[in-house]
Parts: sequence; structure tokens; C-alpha cells
Amino acid sequence: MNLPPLIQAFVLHFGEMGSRWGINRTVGQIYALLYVSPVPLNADQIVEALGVSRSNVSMGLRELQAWNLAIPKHVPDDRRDHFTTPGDVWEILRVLAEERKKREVDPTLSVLRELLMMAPASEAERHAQHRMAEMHGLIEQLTTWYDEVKRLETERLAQLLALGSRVARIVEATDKVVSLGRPRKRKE
Amino acid sequence: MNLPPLIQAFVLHFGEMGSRWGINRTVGQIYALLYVSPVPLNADQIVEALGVSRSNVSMGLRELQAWNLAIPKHVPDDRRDHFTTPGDVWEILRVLAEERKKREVDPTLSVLRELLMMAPASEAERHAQHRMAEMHGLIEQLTTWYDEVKRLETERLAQLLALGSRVARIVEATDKVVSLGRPRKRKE
DNA sequence: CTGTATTTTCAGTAATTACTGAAATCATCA
DNA sequence: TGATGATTTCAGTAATTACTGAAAATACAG
Repeated sequence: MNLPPLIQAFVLHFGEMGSRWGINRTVGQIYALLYVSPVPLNADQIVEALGVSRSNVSMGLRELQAWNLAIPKHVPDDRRDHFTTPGDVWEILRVLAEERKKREVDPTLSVLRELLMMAPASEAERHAQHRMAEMHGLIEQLTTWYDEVKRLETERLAQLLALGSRVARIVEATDKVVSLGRPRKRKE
Repeated sequence: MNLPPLIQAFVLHFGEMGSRWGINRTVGQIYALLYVSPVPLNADQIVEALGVSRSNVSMGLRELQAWNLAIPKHVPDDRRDHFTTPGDVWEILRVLAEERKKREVDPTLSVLRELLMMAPASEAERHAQHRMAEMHGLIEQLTTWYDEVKRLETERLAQLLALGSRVARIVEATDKVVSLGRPRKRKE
């Protein structure tokens, strides 16, 4: 690997982190490299920078493209493919959330739904199904929320984040005046 | 594996999903099994149910305990250790969020902070550092938000979720009346 | 203490996943 | 079209990770 120390440290860290979820080291490193690069890079430049094989880079780029985390960028007068990451960090967050939902949450939801349709054949199964229903309910709440929130523009989203738990107080206050959606029982 | 079909399907799915993030199949299966079990299970019962070796279960349970996802539960008049999962699904969500933050986000934050302290030695490093600062800023916003929100009681959190993006409108409305935090420029 | 039940450790092996180099495919230009 | 440059595929191999069985450690009852 042949990189300025600051960049190398960043790239190595992403390689490590990569393996902590399902992604492999090289993919993590490629992503990190693209992320900090001021210009789109082609595969050979990545090979050069990371010291891995050409084919490994090819596969890594493919995986990153599947995640929408590497974007092919055509450079005029150059036949080789060049790649960047989505530039805006908020955009990256959105892409990540979307992809992970698609891969991790949606399949679970659909399995749960399927299992909840089945007739339990024993007390054990009845109980299990009840637990599955709880899980299903929670995940559905979360995804519904996510689907709504993801439509917000970045600036408004940032505003909400900045408010943090203080929204709760506002909501509580507003609660007394405006009626939003179906009524719900008051806590205190 | 020796389980009622409904439960088996659930357990197998969690095994699969497990490998999609960093967790191994057995650990995923043990978790799923404990989750749907009406009573705490001991290691031998898990061995029996999943058809894996005793030592594998031992290691799996250890990992789950490290994640706070398996809780040892003493059963009177029985020397063997029995395990459950945190019962409330919201509790599980909190535990998961907390642990993943600890393992995935915090280390990245600290690496970023460290790298942001260094003096860039070239234009490339200067640019990289700028990108790192963006990432650092975003992560910090998210974790600050998370730290606040995690303190909310379940019911209030559920209320907020139920509102979804409609909070934005409330905040917008409230914005005009109450002053919260530093002023910020209006979008439209 | 001693004996027994239970859990953990760990070296060896199996299974899985990552990576490489060579060959095949694809694209572009003269 | 053929030659050249670029990318992908894939079989083989390396590296990593998961799993097992046997042995060691631990906990406890008598």
C-alpha cells in the first residue's frame, strides 16, 4: 500500500471496520479511498494505491456499485472507468440506510409475515408466534417511520436531529392544542 | 435440528441473517431460539434443539452475553445456567443500538478525531482531511441525537415514531413562535 | 476433601470467504 | 475488420472463520 499516512490510516480503518459488518476488507478500503479522493479514480489507480490484485478491485467495485456507494464517472478522453462515492455525506447516509433496509430488514419482515399466517400446532408454537408478532410490530413501526422521514430534505432532517429529544416536549405541548391523527391515551 | 416447523423457520432465518452482518450462523440461531422460547433454556437444551456441539453453544452464548442479548437466569434447584433474551422488543432495540454504536461508530469517531488533529502534508491530505471532517460532523450529529433520544421512555418514543415526518410540520409551526437553540437561516 | 455435574478452553479440522493470475470477454479506434 | 486497451470471469489457492471433541477448569454437594 502506497499512500500518504493520513489517508492510509483512514483507509486501513475502513478495511477493519468493513469486516465488522458483512463487508470485506478490500471493499472497505476501496470505499474509503474513493471517499477521500479529490478526483474519480480508475481501477488501476486503486490497485496501485492499495496493493491488491486487479481482479480483486474489479470485484470490489462491483459490490460497491451494487450498494450504490461507488458511482462510475466518465472522464473525457479516457476509455477507462473512473469511480467516485456520492459526494454529500447525507446522501451517503440515505443510500446506506436504504440498502441495509433492503437487505436486512425487508427479508425479515416478509419471513415474519409468512410465519404469522401459519396456524400454530402447539402451545409452544402459539407462544413463538406471539413473540414474532411483537417483533413484526416493532419493525413495521420503524420502517413506516423511516419511509416518512427519508423524504424530508436534508436541511429539515438536520433541524430535527438538532432538536433531539426536545421534539418530544414540543409534541407534548402541541398535543394539547392540535389533533394529529387518531387520539391516543395520555400517559400521566 | 429438532424443532416445530414454525420455530425452525424462524431460527433458520436468523441464522441466515446473522451472516449478513458480522454474526455467525449459530449465534443467530441461538438468539432466535431464546427469543421465542417461553422459558429460559440451558445449554444442553439448545444443543438438542439446534443440533450443534456443546462447545459451539458455549461460545455462542458467550458472544450473546457480550452483546447483552442473552441474560443468564437462575432457575431454582438447578445447577445449570439458563438463558433468556431481554423480553421487551423495545429493550432489544435499545440494546442493539447501544452495542452497535459502541462497536462500529465510536471507534470510527475516535479515529477520525485523531486524524483531524494531524497536520496535512500535501494538498491531497488537506482535501482528505476536509472530507473526514464532513464525515465526523455527520456522525457526531447523529450520535448526539441518539444520546438524547435514547433517554425517552418507550411510550414517548413510540409516539414520536407514530408521528413520522409530521413532526417536521409541527416543528416548523412551532418554529415561528418559540425560539429553540441558536437561530438558523430559513430555507424558503 | 472426593466425587460428580457443568461449563470452558483449545488444538485440530472443516467450511467459508477472500484473493490472485490467466484467460475470456467487451469496447473502441484506425 | 483486426488490433489494442480495458474489464470481467473463474478456477485454484490462500486466509479467515466456524465448529468439534477431548481435556481442563470450575462449582458444588456430600
